[in-house]
Amino acid sequence: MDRERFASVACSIARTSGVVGDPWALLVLRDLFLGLTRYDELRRDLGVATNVLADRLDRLVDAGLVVREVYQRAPVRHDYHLTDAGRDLYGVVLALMAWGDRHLAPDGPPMLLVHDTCGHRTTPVVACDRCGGELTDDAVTVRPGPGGRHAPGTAVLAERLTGSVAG
Amino acid sequence: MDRERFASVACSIARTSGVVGDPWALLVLRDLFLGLTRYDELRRDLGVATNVLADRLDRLVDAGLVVREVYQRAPVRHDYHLTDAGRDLYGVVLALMAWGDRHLAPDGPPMLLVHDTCGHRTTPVVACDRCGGELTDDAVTVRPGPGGRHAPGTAVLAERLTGSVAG
DNA sequence: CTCCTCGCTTGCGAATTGCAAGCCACCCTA
DNA sequence: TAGGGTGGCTTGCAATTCGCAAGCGAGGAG
Repeated sequence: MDRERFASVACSIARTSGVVGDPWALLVLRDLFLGLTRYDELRRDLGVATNVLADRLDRLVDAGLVVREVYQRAPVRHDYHLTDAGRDLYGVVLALMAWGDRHLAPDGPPMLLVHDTCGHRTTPVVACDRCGGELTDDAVTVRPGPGGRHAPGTAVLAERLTGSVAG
Repeated sequence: MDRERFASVACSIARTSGVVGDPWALLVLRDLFLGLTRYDELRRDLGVATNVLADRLDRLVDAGLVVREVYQRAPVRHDYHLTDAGRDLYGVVLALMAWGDRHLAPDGPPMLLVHDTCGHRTTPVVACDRCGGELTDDAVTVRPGPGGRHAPGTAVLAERLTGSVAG
């Protein structure tokens, strides 16, 4: 899947997709959030091939989402923990879960969440940090930012709107 | 990657990962959110191989996230639009973007978002629908829900906590 | 001394990928 | 009528990646 190509695109969605745009990577993160830490726990819970698990853990470590720590000497054994950057993906994982609960869970949600802060069962929503309102497609406008020559899609869109091809 | 296996797991994260756990699928969705609709627009913007683009569009249509519509007869031409379920993934895409902006965008965010409802530049946060507070790893408790025999990871966790193996 | 566990690595055949070329239906120009 | 261009794919091929299964090295248990 040649992940490095996504890292060089001037779009945070593309860059992030290159890191977590893989079912096994996301499920490893899910299990780490649930508190699993060891290779064999992950393997048994996920039912994943061992070479694939080793590969995904390596990638997540390389990407700085996970650290490998010695939890035992003689023999040396490691376990895996989320870094701050990895923990910061919690919202992404929750958003995926919430969507799956709405669209792929005819028997109801497999997991329920309680927000300890307010004490209620919670459904995660992606909201505006300014007004707290839910962010929907038709209420958000995209503008080019400083970190890219242009936002993705804009070249094609501009061409279509003006009818001319930009050099 | 045998996507069907993820659909049968009793976990919304796994099921959703089976649908969108792929960089190209996520980038196709991004472009559809940005307003691109046609095959060739997508191909040029993404720089993706044509067989892969055709395959991802087929998958997204099969998954009910995208519809293929005739926009012209003689010759028959189709374009691609998000369904309600597809549009509902907006939050996931925003969450991915926000994370990438925080961790993979040293030159600043490539795209800026304006929330038309409140008129401000916005940074998407994943929040509790009850209290509006941001949902973080350490402030959320996971419980088994009705849609699964057990939540993922719990078998391994229970075994580790009790020191016994459940039949 | 042999078996067992943990955390991988290796080998293999099958599936998937990127790239490039081809193709088909139609339109436009002349 | 011929010739070229466009849009939307399909096909062929080499290379990568996958799932599965076996192996392996370091130590602990019996």
